[in-house]
Amino acid sequence: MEGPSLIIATEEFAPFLGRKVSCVYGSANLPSLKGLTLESVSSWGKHFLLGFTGLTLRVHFLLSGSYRINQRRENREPKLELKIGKDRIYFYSCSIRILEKPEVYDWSVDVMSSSWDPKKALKAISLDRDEMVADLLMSQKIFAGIGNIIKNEVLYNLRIHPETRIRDLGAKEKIALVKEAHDYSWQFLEWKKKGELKRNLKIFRRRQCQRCLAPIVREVTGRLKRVSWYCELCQQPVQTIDSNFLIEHFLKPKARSKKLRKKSLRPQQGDKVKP
DNA sequence: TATAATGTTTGAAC
DNA sequence: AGTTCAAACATTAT
Repeated sequence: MEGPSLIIATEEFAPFLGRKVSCVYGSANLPSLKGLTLESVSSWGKHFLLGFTGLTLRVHFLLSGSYRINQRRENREPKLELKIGKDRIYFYSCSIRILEKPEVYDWSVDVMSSSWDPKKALKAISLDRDEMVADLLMSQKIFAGIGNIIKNEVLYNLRIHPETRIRDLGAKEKIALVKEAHDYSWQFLEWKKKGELKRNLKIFRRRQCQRCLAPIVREVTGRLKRVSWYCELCQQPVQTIDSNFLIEHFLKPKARSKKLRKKSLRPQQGDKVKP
């Protein structure tokens, strides 16, 4: 589950704010939650955070985790089940932790946060010049919330080969990379909410490039050894990307970006989880 | 039907 | 001692 999906989760959990957990079940074995009131719901990158008095429940959905509200999956044992009034919340195959001390999160690196700081990201991406751009986009310290789908779509849109080293990116490309990492994540959220995400993926698990009809390559890349999908024709390993293309498509303000920038769906966050 | 994978942590190996 | 690496995890989609 990537960052935008967690934004949807925070919205779906909003009705439970201010309500008390009456029962707790599951293999996570967290009886300490019983009787506590849900005080905040937020996310940082791919961390889903439920704030209670004195502690925070941190859920990470990893590759195949999920949650359900009032719809228990058949033949599946939830890792954690919370009863709140008549409602039941189920968490499946996820990593769950109780944070007893307030964890310090830097929201300025979260692409889905209203505190997202593109200038900070721009500085950070140049630190390791040997890093491949595919690995860079997956760095949760720089682009918290970005996962493998967003990585591949961003690189396709920018026509950058996933194995390009940071040293080989020009200044305009770096700016476009930071901007598109943010803007595409919000586009992902919009499509996901409308149930149109899959149909709008251009490169991830596709076979043929929509732009040039060339075959799409699927290859394990970089230090992280994650799969990259790219067009072998329009994302060349060594090429100077037409700077007019970048300016036209990614560096001019767009209606889409403007609209999304105007109003963040998330509440303002400080830099730490409230205990 | 078998395999891959919206991801991270862990602990062994180096 | 610090870094690197593969395994483990769980379950859906292809």
